[in-house]
Amino acid sequence: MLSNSFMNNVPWLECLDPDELARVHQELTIKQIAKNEYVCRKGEIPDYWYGVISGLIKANNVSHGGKSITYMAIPSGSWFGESPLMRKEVVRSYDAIAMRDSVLICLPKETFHWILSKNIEFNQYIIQQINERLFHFISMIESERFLDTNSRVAKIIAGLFNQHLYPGQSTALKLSQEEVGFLTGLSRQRTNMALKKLESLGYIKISYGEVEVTDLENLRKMGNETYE
DNA sequence: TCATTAAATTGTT
DNA sequence: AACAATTTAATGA
Repeated sequence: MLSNSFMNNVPWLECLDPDELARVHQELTIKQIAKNEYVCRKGEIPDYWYGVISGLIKANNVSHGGKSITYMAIPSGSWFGESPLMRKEVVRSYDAIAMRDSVLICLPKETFHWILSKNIEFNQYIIQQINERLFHFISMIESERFLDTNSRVAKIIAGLFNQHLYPGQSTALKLSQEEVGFLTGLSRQRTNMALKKLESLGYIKISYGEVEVTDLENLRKMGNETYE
């Protein structure tokens, strides 16, 4: 039933003992989400931990005035929603929306908590994941205060190559310039200028609906320095 | 395989 | 934000 090539590349499965593995395989379900549809919504009680098999998801919120912010992009290969699951008494604080037609794999919260209650390796994996997210969001605040616009775009793009959160990410990101703008909190125009700057530095190559990273090391470096 | 059309993305003001 | 230009994807001969 389950896509084998995908299941062979789920890092946390290696933490499980045979019992746990059997239950996980039995209880995982597949969910297809069309582009622009909700995976789950703000205010709901979270029920699953989600893995992205294919497509692209965003964590997003909308203000009363209709303004929208995108907290993060969640590409294929990554798992999300552990934080809402672990804040048991609280409802979900963001919408998860498909940016493309997407296929998800869903682990029921009971199973998630069952493994969490008995498996130390799995705990370590989850702690690391939450810590990576913490680092990501601190970085976002930091870059808003410290970095110039071009460097912020560099940091956002480099951040998509976090090995733990986004394992096996290909260097060619299927993201439009508008979508990069949502992630950075910039207009499409300003994003376009920043991307061209990064391309002229030789860090990325831009093409239709795609950003290809050619020099990740310098891209990261740029996102960690201050230019004025 | 090629031409036509629609949809998505990018460029410009 | 609106409009134009460009690129890709889908359709059908």
